[in-house]
Amino acid sequence: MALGSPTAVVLELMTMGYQSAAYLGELLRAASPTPASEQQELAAEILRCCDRVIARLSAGANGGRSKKRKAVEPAALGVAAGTSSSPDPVTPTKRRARGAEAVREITSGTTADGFIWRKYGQKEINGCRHPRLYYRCAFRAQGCAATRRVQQSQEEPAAFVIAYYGEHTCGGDAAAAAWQEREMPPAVINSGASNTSAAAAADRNMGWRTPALLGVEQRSCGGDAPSETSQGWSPSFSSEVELDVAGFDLDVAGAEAYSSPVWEFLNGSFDWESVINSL
DNA sequence: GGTATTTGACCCTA
DNA sequence: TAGGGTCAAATACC
Repeated sequence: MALGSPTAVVLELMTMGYQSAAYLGELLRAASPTPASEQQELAAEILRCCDRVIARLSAGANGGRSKKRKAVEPAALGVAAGTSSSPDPVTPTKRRARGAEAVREITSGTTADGFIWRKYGQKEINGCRHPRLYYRCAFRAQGCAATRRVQQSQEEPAAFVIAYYGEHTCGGDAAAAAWQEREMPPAVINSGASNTSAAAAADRNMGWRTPALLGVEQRSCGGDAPSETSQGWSPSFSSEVELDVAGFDLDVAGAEAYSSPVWEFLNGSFDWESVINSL
């Protein structure tokens, strides 16, 4: 997909909306003791709608390009065909035997966070319907010890519970911070979760990136391909990263960013017609 | 042949 | 001892 194309922008915006809806659902769950309130149902419906659009746009965007093996995606991404009928809340972590001590956990509608991850393990967890996936930063060879654990939520199959361990030392955070220092519209920066600076800072720490930031980090990380073992430890864009189609020229100055398609969307001048035509 | 993913085995902690 | 986290050989895909 062409960078900055209208379809890319819509996909990005839908992803943002998806993440926001997932976050909203989590807030509602936390706020209401009722298992399935009307509000939660509404949030779930938003997730489903966004999911459909993202799937449709992604299919068109990839143009059939896929390096995934046939049986990988459903299992690896935890996107099981069946839907969860008996909510069996996943207790995030009973322990963390090895690895970094810092633990952050988020629930998101997408597993994309802008970093390049490499899957190194998958495990069936007792009492969990979906397998738990283990990823480490693709730049581990450069000393980046960040890892994450991804598990499809049993309460909301469209959402993923992502736990992060360790901090990225591969430069991704620095690039993201630099990007955020630019005076971008808050709606773009904060991924819809919150417009407060505190929340934005939390997002930075949580590794929950807006698609606009994804490219920054990937560019930052991807400049020097790592190679870890003779087995070949080069970075790959996991499928979720392949969905990252944020269409921005990240070298543009802040002022130029205001004329980006996203900004056009925000101020109502976005070219929807070309998107519709592309579908 | 190069690279990414799978998966069984092992390690380690509670 | 059970079970979660990681390793690494095997395998699949391009």
